[in-house]
Amino acid sequence: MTDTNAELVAVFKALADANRLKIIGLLARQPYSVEQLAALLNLKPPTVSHHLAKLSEVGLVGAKAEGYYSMYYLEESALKKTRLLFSKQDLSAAVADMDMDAYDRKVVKDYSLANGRLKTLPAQRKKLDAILRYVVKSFDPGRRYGEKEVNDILGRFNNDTATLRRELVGSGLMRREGGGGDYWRVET
Amino acid sequence: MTDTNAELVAVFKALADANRLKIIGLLARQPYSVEQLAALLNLKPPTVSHHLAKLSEVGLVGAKAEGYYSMYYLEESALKKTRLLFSKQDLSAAVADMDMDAYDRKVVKDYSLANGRLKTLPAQRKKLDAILRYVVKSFDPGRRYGEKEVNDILGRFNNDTATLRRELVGSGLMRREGGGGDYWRVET
DNA sequence: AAATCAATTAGATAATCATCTAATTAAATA
DNA sequence: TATTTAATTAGATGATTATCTAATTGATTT
Repeated sequence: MTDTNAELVAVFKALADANRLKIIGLLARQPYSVEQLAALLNLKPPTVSHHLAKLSEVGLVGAKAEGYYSMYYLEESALKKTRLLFSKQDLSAAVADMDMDAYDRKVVKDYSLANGRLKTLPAQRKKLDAILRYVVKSFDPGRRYGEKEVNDILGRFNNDTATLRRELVGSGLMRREGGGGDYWRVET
Repeated sequence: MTDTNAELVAVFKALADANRLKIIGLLARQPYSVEQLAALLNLKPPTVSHHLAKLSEVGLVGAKAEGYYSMYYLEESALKKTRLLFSKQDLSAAVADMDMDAYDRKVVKDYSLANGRLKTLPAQRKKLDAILRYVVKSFDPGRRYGEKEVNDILGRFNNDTATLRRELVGSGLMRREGGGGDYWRVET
């Protein structure tokens, strides 16, 4: 999604070929011309040119004219840079701005009728949790609701208000005061 | 060409896709099921399965059954191992062996400096031969080289170009035309 | 300026691969 | 045991890409 990610993909794509890896290995020891690389790898010069172009695009190799030849060399700084990007932290950060609620939305959509009510309540824990996170949004944080009021709101989603109420409390999304007291939505 | 190389290619291929990198980024935060990842990435479950299989093949992710779901997680040790590959030494060692056999590789490694030059020339016949087989690869078969050109190429390996030149001819890996004529690499 | 030679570009082809739908498997609950 | 549900496999398709030959470019040497 982010630049970091796109940059990494480009570098990995450049490295994801046996012949290009061989080129890197060879250039790690000394510079070579296209012609020499072609001979060593048993490829035609245009093919090597193509590979070198890919490596060059991501900065992994450079070239320097030398007589008739242009000698390609390994750009070590690019290797170091890539290693820095390829860390758990950076990879994680690259997806931080991703839509983390997509799963919940999909579950709600799958269980919703056209009128906004829920067909049924999911049996699976994970899906029920997604539904509960959705339903609880109908309650204002910082306000108290009597039991009848709670049932009215939950009744808009499904007739089984008792289950919804119990699960909302059980999952910690709502709390209940004492025995027959009020309910409130827990701040997140 | 070697197994090492094939393994490296597989790892880089596994990482050379935007969605697979996103999966890694997500799993870096917490485990997810296939279904959840599919929702988050806006892909169908079979596609995510396919990506996870690729990542799993190279050991970057693992899975653990949990109720109906199988939760995938990041194998951090593999991530660290991959990260270390981004150095000149490692890529060179893992890849530059090309079609050398194990013995030659070991000798060359033992006598090579980090920059690819040779510390010294081995005194033992067998080891010197291994070095010569390695050095001669810098010459194109089917091309002729003047003495100066030969020295330039050999000079990249060691300052003692005279010995290298003499031994290359003596071992039959290269030939020389007449008295002061050109050199060429003998076809194998 | 003409000739030479390495490198690149253009264009074609065959292989690889990401993605989907449909069908199947595997695992867990009722 | 039957049912449910997530995951995987099978099969198809469109896009990407590695590789080749042929043509062109660009730069050096005569």
